[in-house]
Amino acid sequence: MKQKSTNPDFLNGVPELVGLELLSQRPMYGYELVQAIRAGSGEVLTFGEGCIYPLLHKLEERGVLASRRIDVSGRSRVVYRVTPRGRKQQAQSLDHWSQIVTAVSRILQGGKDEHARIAS
Amino acid sequence: MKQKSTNPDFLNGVPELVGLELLSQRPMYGYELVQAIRAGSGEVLTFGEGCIYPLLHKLEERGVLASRRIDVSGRSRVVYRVTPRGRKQQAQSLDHWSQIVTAVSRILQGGKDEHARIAS
DNA sequence: TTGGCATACCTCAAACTACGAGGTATTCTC
DNA sequence: GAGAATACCTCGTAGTTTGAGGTATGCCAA
Repeated sequence: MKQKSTNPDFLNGVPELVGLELLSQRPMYGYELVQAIRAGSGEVLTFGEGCIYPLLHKLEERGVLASRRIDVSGRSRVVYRVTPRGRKQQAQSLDHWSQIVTAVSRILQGGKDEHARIAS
Repeated sequence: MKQKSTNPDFLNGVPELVGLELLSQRPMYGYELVQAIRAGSGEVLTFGEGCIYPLLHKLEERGVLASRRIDVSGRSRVVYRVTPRGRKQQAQSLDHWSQIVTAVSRILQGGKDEHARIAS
């Protein structure tokens, strides 16, 4: 009926937000981050590698992330960490996110207890 | 530095969500809805007419909305109301939205009180 | 009466993003 | 030895908001 394989609702920018958060908690490599998002969100946020890898590259170009290549048992991993500039960006993203969530909530709850809202 | 004029973060699908909510509270016409979203969100959500009008047309095509043309003082208005099918869709969208918000919150707060979360 | 602003509808190209499928290569497990 | 998991990557497609553009009417002040 309605199949929207791309640009799903409400997910725009979310990979960057949660990615920065998780990487600021602990440096990770791409493949690890993909699963960390999946697990950390209770299987709700399931961004594929085709979304995460380009994102990591873009954030590194911007100086938000920095990478370091390491070898573990003959396997190459690219570990990303958040830079000082990334911290600022993260704080801004977080603020932006909560602003939107607050604004949407305000509208969604505008229908209920209209009197209480006006009275207060 | 970073100019993203289109596809801003976190807003994907939000016009449909808040639009359905406001229209289910009270039928409105396009121009009215644009300002209702702006006002109802405290000037945070400011979707232009170039976003809302195509959205209304799309939702009407899907049978989510129904329109009625009225004339007020020589001015033509297209008033939209939510159909029964629209109610279902709205409930789903709402559920989807809260699911995402919950999942993101879980990750964002995953850094704090890690012990409490595991202990519970 | 003329100009400007708000109303009220509409369309369109541009920019961006997540999806999904594809590719390569190594290690681990049965 | 076959397959799954690991670990990196790229690319076309589809969908969405933006911002600017267009048309037309009504209202108000200079």
